[in-house]
Order: sequence, then structure tokens, then C-alpha cells
Amino acid sequence: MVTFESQHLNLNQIASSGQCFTWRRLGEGRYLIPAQGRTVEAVQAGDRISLLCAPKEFESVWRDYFDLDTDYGAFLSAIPASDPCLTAAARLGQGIRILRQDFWEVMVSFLISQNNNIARITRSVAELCRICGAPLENGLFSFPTPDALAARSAEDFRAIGLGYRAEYLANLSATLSGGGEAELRAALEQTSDEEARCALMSLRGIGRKVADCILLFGLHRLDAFPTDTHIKRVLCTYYPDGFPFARYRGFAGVIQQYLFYFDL
DNA sequence: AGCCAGGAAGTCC
DNA sequence: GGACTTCATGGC
Repeated sequence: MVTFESQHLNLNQIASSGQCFTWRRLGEGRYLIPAQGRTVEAVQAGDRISLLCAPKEFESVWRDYFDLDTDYGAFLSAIPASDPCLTAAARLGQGIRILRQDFWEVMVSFLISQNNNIARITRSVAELCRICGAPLENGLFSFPTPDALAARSAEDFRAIGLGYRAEYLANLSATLSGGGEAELRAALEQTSDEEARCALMSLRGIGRKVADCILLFGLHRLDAFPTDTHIKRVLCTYYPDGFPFARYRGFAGVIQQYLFYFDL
């Protein structure tokens, strides 16, 4: 077991922040968290977080996954007291971080997320893992690979309730199976945010908002600022004269998460 | 019954 | 370039 303290890591906040759909809640402040073909049980009481794994695994997997080497306190301190909306949002969501999730898992999850709600996205992702993933410990299933998804048809995806997104998923999986996903990821890592966004938007079913989610959550491009219905509402309500993006250059996506969580 | 949900694509003009 | 419509589905 590994125990540490952090003022800026709150499991409950992250679990309900809409960036990840595969955590399983075990109880208050307790989650079973899958990543990289493993799972870890995480327990939080106040600022103390315990991960039930060996120190070696913590260093090789979970330190990176939880983005523990990024200083979120510095992001929070950029918020001026003169901004009542973000001040409230930051107080509410000060334990949110941008997880370093798997690129493909993020692509698929947010492809499904369009015109959808978080509860149903979570169920759909669980169903996908169940019918196409590999069984892990504790009854969870790994997130299916591009090849595993490409072996299924759009009808299979419709059968688990993906609706019109089933065609998008079948097409995306066919396009990126056979090594295409790794190629795309490697290529995107060499490009600017704008070029990467443009490349992602060339894929059927991925528009501006989903592309920005993939940039932020799947490639850790912290400048990406996905604008969905919640963010539009917040910006329209609290920032009718424009949002001060320049102030948050380099981490606007983190700020976006505070606003999103605030609106939920 | 109608509206909303972490939207995108097609079709108008 | 915008405005409008359609696309499944479930919850309220």
C-alpha cells in the first residue's frame, strides 16, 4: 500500500467530473480504478489517499495516471478573487486533476458522449468493455482494443444502446485497427494543438468538441478547452463579455474542468 | 409529452 | 459562414 497527502486530488470529485467513465465506486471515497490493464483500489479520507498496490507499481503506473507531478495548486492560484464564478468553482472542485488516460479509451468514450448524459455514457462504456474487453480481476473488464472493437459490427453496438453512435464507433474502429491507432497517436504527438484537432476532426463522428476532449483527456494538451452545453451555459451566464482565456494560457483545460464540475 | 444530455453531419441560404 | 434538422435513447 502507498499512502500520500494532496490538497488537489479528490477521488469523489474526479469520479464525477465527467472525464473518466470506468471507475467503479466501492463506497464513500473508495474506488476500483482500472488503467493499463491493471486495477488499483484507492481510498481517501480527507487529504490522505491510499493506493492498494506496491510502491514499485505506484511509481511505474499510478503516479503518471494521476498526474502527480503537475502542480494544480499553481493553476488554482491563477484565479483572481475578482472572479466570483471561478472562485466558487475552484473551491468546489479543487481536487480535480486531468488524469493521463489511455488515448484510445478517451477517443471511444467521448465519441459515445455526444448528445448524451454521463450516466448513460458510463453504462455504455461498461457494456462495451463487457462484450469486447478482457476480464480483469475483481469482475472488471479491460477497455477493448481497436482490433477487438473492429471485430464487431454496428449492429452489436446498437444492441447495447449506442444508438446512432454505433455507426461512428464501427467506422472508427475499422479505421484505427491493425495498428492505426498507435500510428495516429504517435503522429499527433508531433503536431500542434490546432493540427491535432484538425486531424481528429477528419474522422467521422468527431467534431470540434469531441476533438478537444481527446486533446485534453487523451493527449494531456492542457490548453484544449472543450465547449459543451454546460460550458456554453456558464460562459453565457457569467462571462457575457468574453472569457479571459489569455490569463489561463497553458492550462485552460483545467479551468474548463472546474467550470464544468461547477455547472453539474 | 416534451426536454435535455460533455454533438456531429447534412442541407439549406 | 451561420441557422435548422435529424440522428437513438433514457431519465426526468
